[in-house]
Amino acid sequence: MSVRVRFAPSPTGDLHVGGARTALFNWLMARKLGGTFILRVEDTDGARNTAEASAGILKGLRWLGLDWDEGPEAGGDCGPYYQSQRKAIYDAYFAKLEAAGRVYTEDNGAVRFKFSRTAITVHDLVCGDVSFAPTEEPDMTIRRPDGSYIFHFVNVVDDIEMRMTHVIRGEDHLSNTWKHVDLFNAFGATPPTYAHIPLILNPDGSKMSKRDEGSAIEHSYMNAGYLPDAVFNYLCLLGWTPKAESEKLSRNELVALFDPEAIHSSNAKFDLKKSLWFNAQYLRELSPEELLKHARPFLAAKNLAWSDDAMASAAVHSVREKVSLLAELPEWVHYFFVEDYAFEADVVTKLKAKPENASLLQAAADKLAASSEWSEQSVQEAVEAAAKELSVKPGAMMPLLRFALSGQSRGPGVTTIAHLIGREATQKRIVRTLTEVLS
RNA sequence: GACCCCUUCGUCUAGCGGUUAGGACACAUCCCUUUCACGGAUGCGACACGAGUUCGAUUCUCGUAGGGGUCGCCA
Repeated sequence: MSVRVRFAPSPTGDLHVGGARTALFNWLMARKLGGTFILRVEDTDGARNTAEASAGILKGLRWLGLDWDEGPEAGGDCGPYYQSQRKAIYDAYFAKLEAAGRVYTEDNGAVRFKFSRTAITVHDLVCGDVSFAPTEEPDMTIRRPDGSYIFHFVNVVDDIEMRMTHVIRGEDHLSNTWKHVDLFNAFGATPPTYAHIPLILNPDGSKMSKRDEGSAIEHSYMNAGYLPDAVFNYLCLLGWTPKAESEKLSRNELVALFDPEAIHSSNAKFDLKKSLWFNAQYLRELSPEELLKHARPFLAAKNLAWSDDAMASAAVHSVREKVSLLAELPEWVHYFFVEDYAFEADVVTKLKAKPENASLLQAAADKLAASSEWSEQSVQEAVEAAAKELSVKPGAMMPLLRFALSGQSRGPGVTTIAHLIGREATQKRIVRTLTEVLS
């Protein structure tokens, strides 16, 4: 029997890291075993669910590259995949419980499922056998007075109907799993194999939820300038250690390495610094063209525009080792695209303190102007020649030039900047610096 | 309160009876260097506690403490 797993989010808010990782592990399981990954939207609570949240979750999953084989917009034999559209199926299952005498109605019309009140053991790939003594809890409500059904009931019915073989979900569900097993038994169905994965906690150990830093996929990752592959990779490491030399692994490697039984049973705290490190690693490996593609929306957000893609991609590529997030890119490259960039105030003060700086800069400009060609090499040579003539080190010249060409005291190599912006812009910028700043 | 899960450097973790307890992130120092970074090297740094089992416990058992979770007409 081929593996069927699912991610079953409730559309009450943004896709959350915890949910994303649950989806991720299910996806890995399906891809590793050639199984089917199903997306099922658990929107039975009409009061809390929103279409926006539902769309947002799909968007987040797509961004992470977690494509589903069955589900909304993908179709499949077991649809519809929105629980709000499956009432007829639930009614039929409900009738089975009724016929078996396993339900009873409250005064107000709500219906409860009669627990078997026997000892129940949950077989879990991660936690092992977890036994629960016969319960003393009140029977659980499975249908509201208005006829709509409750999570535990629809979750089990759909897992039966959709023929799930494995249920990989957060450990917060472990304590309720005996109730699900009780329902499977009542339906005469075999429960799936469970794997309850550890929770992702905040750095302070509290449960991570919406609002917490780093929790919402769209806000904290997509909009902040993470790369999907980096988030994918980092999330895998929270609660699972792939047996490999490096922690940095591609999707294919992760799929090949995935083993649900190797998932940890202890919770993990989210480490922002490490997630940034992963992103920086992935950023660095991008080709100039790929980097520009990812950077586009972030540059546009700062109103940076250009006509020459080759120059733009070279510009962002020149600072790829200096940033961890795409959103940091504009501040590092804006002067490649505009002429009216600002000069760092404290550097201005420092440079004006030495009157000879103006003549040093002028000397460099002269040599640059005299240069027959325009390459990083020729810029380097021109600066060296100017430095030699004035008996200073090139190292004294470069910071000045950098400042003139970018307004900043840090950035890519000066020769790289000069080469990319071109001879004309280089001269203009030096003149501007000389007249506006160092005069 | 009851029940369930968990406990190795600050964080993520390796370990599956005998190890100088390993790696990654972070941090510190040094090297490289026109800046900022990258990179390289080194360093700092942990088995929650208490009993048992054993020739020998980080590893097995029990207890304690601590953390997390669940007990909804939320999912």
